[in-house]
Amino acid sequence: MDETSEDRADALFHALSDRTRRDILRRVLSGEHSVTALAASYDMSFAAVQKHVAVLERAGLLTKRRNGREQLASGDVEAVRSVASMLDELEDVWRGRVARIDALLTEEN
Amino acid sequence: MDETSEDRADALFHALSDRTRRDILRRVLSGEHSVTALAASYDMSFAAVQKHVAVLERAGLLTKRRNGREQLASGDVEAVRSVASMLDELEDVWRGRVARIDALLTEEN
DNA sequence: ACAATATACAACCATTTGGTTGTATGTTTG
DNA sequence: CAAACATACAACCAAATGGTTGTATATTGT
Repeated sequence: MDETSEDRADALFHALSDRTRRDILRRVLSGEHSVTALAASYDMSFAAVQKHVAVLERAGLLTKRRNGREQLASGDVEAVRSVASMLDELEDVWRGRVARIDALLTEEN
Repeated sequence: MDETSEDRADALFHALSDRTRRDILRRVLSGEHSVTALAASYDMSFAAVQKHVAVLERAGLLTKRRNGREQLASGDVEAVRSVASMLDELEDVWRGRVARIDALLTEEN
């Protein structure tokens, strides 16, 4: 429940809350793509796609690497896993609830 | 890649992108709480908390049950798991990339 | 050197978000 | 029945979001 880890969670879930960004993330997880190549896939301006890429980058979901005049974006699977582990923690909270209910039911009385 | 499933993903990730909502979700996953009980935990108006609960409810992350004049909120762990499985699909995309790289490296040449 | 390409970013705009206060409605309790 | 309690929701506001166009900068290729 760190303050910065909540900031990080905010950024990660926010980045994932837009379908265009999720689609971009799928593409860059499957392989490197330049920003221009990504932009060609969507019915919006280059600048809009570039901003989506920047949101994903700030959240740590992708990294960029320069190659000549291109900027090649690549998805970071570790960041995806870190989101999954946040959800696992939520499931653990729920399991605790079930365990307490079980304890009540099996209690002698 | 259904249209309504993308809407659902938007709603789920958006609901999770706010720290107050994630905290509320933790509480209601651990057990039933009335909206008033939840509101007492946060330094904001009752109406603000009630709206956060409504966002979580619309996303399907919690359900409410009437008990007299109270509305008892309970977290839905299945919705949490459905988000986790979306992330698993993203990991699968990444695994496909790795598999292709491996195939290239082990290729005869 | 120049034109074309790839990217970044500022300024702007409409809509959404996260908060507020106030009001209405249903439920319990004295 | 009246007072208190629990909830819902409308109206409002400032800030953030997701889009646009335009401009600046760096890297190619001829």
